[in-house]
Amino acid sequence: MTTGEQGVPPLDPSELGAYFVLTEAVSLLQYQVEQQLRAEGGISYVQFQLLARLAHLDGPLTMTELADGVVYSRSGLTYQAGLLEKAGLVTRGPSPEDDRVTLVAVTADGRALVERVLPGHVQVIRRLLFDPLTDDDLHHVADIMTRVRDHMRTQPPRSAAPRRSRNSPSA
Amino acid sequence: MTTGEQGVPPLDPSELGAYFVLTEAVSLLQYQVEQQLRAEGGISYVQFQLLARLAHLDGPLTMTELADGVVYSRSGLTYQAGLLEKAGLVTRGPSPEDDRVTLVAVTADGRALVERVLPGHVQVIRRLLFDPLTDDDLHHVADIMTRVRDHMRTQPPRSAAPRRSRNSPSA
DNA sequence: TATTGTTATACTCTATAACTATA
DNA sequence: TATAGTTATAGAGTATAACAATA
Repeated sequence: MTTGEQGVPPLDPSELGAYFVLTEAVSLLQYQVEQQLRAEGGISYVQFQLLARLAHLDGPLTMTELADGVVYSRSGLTYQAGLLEKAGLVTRGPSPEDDRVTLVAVTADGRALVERVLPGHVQVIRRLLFDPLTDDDLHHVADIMTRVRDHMRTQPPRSAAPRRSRNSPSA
Repeated sequence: MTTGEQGVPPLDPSELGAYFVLTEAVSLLQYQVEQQLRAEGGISYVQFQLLARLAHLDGPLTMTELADGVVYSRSGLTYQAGLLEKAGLVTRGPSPEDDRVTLVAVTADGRALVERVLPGHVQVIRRLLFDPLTDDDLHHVADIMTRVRDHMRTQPPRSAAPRRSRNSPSA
């Protein structure tokens, strides 16, 4: 059967299988990680990422810097920062250098939370992801996914649809 | 409280790197896939999965069967099925064999939507995931992640909190 | 004018529990 | 009693656009 208007070759079974199992495995992992963070720290994965980043860098970050790598919209980060601030895990304050920016810093409580939650977090990852893998597997995965990641990061965003001109939108 | 305090060894840099790059890459991929499906079909990834599954199997499924593999709560599936039905992409009807179950079937429109969206879907996956990989890489990823997936599936759910570990966990 | 961040708002999705009805 | 599914509802998260303040 001819696929698509531009003759896009279909994925062969190997590719399909790799794609499905990759997303399925990561999805399962993410779910378990979310559960652990929620149970032991009462925070979401995103909140953990923000706290861990601030705790690791050991200096305040601007909202924009904090958003980098965490794909949020600005308003999304404002929302999350608001939650964390209300919980006493971060503080927000003005910058002496640029009156437009807000500096975000971890509090002692925030730091303590990260440290309390981290062992369980590591345990989940180790148990689910690394236990069934050899050192060789580990390096393969890291190498391969690094290439994929770098490739994606250099790709043009291209968020627009390549075709879609013919049919009316669904429903 | 110190919950995971069994002397959990920290992840070494190799492990941490592998974990981060794996989740980051998949996260980027999922985002792009969502964009494509939304732009070209007006549906979410979950909705696409449900439609694709029904279209592939070519026979109606019960709500419970349809939920399998898509980790939803029943109510979540009811919600999604309601959206798809309202959009004319699936139908829901009674089963002649068991009056408790609801049979879900794809409509012609639903099938057409899957076919319209699939080439772009494949294109995104190929461009982002497979382009930077060799055949060898592909098989490595599939093999490794299959082991991880199978390992996770056989792990006890362990959704409960690690506190109360002294007491009998059953109910 | 461009940038930083907030707010207002609307929407999507998910989870829980109560409920109906069948088996 | 157990199972299939729906509903009601509440909550988390996200996205967009309008906005104010500063560079």
